[in-house]
Amino acid sequence: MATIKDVAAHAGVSFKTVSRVINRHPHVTDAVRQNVLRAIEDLDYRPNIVARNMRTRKTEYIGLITDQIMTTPFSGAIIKGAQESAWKNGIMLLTVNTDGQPELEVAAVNMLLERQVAGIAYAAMFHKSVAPPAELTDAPCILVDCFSANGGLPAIVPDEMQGGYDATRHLLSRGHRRIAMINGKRGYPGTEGRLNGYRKALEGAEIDFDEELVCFGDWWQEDGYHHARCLMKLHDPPTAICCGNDRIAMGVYAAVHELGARIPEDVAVIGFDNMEVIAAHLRPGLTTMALPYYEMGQRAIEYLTGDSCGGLQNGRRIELPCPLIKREST
Amino acid sequence: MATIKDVAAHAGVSFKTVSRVINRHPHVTDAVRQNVLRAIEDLDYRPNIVARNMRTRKTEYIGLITDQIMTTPFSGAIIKGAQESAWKNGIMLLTVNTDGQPELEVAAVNMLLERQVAGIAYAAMFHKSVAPPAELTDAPCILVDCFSANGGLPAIVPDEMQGGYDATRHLLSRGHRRIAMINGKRGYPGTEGRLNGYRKALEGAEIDFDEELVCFGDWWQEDGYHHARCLMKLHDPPTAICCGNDRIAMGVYAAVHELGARIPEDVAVIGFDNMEVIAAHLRPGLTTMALPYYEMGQRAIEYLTGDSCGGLQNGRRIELPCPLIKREST
DNA sequence: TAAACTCTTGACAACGTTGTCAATTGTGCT
DNA sequence: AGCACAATTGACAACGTTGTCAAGAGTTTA
Repeated sequence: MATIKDVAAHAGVSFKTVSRVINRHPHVTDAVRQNVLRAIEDLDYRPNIVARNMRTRKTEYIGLITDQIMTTPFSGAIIKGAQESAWKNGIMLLTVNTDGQPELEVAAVNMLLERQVAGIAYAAMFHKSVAPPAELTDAPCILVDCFSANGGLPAIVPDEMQGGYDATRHLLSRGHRRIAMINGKRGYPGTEGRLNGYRKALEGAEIDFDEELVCFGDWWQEDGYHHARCLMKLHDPPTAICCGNDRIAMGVYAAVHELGARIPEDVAVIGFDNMEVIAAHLRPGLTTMALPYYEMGQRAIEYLTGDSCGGLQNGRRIELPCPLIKREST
Repeated sequence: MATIKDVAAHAGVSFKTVSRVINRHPHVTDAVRQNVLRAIEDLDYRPNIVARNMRTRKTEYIGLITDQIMTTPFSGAIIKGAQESAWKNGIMLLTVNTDGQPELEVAAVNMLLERQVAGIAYAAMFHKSVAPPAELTDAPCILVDCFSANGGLPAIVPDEMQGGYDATRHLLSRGHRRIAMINGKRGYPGTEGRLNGYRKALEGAEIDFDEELVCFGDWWQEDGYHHARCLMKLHDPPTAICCGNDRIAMGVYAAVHELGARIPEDVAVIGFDNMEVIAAHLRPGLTTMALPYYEMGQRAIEYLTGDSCGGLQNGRRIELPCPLIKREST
């Protein structure tokens, strides 16, 4: 592989001049520049970024640590957002999947630090509280779709409250007054945030909160199915159901169809997540609140590259909105 | 950040000795080693891998170029397989998503080469013929889930023929003699390979190939739905349907249920891909041929790290088997 | 006991780049 | 023409590590 000195010799200039051409310094005569460029072409020269990183004592690498994100289909969007944002900034991503094993996390952080990364993003597969290894703070870092228990680290998370609020508002705007919620497990930021949004929206419409209409459980199809059956058998059943995610909604579809009811005529259904494979392919198409995975990944890299520090200064926490994706189920 | 020289000064030895300790060279007295290790601990020293890479003129980076793999849920398994295999070998992956744009591909390859990667894996989101940029061969490289038109590059692909064969054999073993195939678009390796496997299996069972039972089309739910409706209305309808992927199978389920038939009692259904969200959650669970995404990713890295060159010597092409995932639809 | 080892350690160069500084050349102004 | 200043170029050091070689200490062999 040709080096900068080979190019210099071939062009008959000092290697420093070649360096200047490569780095687009001003103050290089056009004739010399052409000469050098030709030599670069002739020798198929490619700058050695490792040497450059060594000399400048910094790299254009950013680490992305994920727990199980790789396996979950939809939240791969975090990675995609990060990738594209990184590419735009001339950054390469070093992605490591730890499967949530703490000792792997420590090893991963150390590996990244040894490689002199410019920053580290630490992403979770769903919105939760995390305790990342202490070494993480040896580099600029940011949490994505998660937050540190003590709030000490900057974080980018979905605005769950707004999500629950907008979902409910959407159902209200369609004329529904009796709206159920099949939520996830209690104690999780998603569950609680959306519940709060739901209550706030009901309050705004002057509808009393009815405990009977709100259930909690796991995030699976089966849970949605069972909860929906119970809800539909109430003496005053809901005319709309707001689900904790699209899998739950899928179960709700099954229960509703089984009971001979129609969506959205008899019951409107709204999901959460906008899982392409489910939401777009259920019949009727599922209206759902998308989670801002792509944007979170994107913003994380922008934050680490310094493009948008401003957004994080106040409170060191960004909440990104969950947009409503309208389909035919509401 | 402390350097090797700081550690040396702190431990009262030459920096070369510290280097020896770090690299686990023999011929270092135990007392000295302990001394150095303590100094490393004291100063929170971390070796600078960039400098090491510079000196040794090689890195432990491997590039992974993908077309749209990031967005497709299931084939993210390629990345996962590659990740885990890389991690085991102390390798970090540099993943770049090109969305199939040729100019981005060239840029990506150059970026990787400038970073002195030890090798490049080039992966497609589905099995197809590709024309990667010429620069790719400037590093050791391998194609994953795709192959070069002229066959010049080593490749790892699924064994489509075996997949089609085993799927059909499975249905035959369940007693079916009238087996339909709703395949993908003609001309694609997946479509043609599976068709060949299907024909070979029928031949083996001495069943005549019936053109009426084989259809081709796109890979979507809607296509499966329409084709299934046609098939079921034949005067001698199939008792089993082999689908080009799980989405098609999902459409088949809809059609079959709509016509009042039961799976698997009236019609057995088998898919391809083992898309978790679909296959495991359909009712009844979908029997399907999994594609060896994880293994392909894994093998690609192993090949590039030199662990298993042997497997690729003959023909420079590995075909990995598609395992049968039995559920309740057959 | 001398010679011939091996073990242990350190001095120094080298990897391929960029930063610093100085030397040379060219340009505009009086 | 002479001076000041800017543009252009190159020599050399430095980044943090590992490879090469050599020197000194210790140990075995004849």
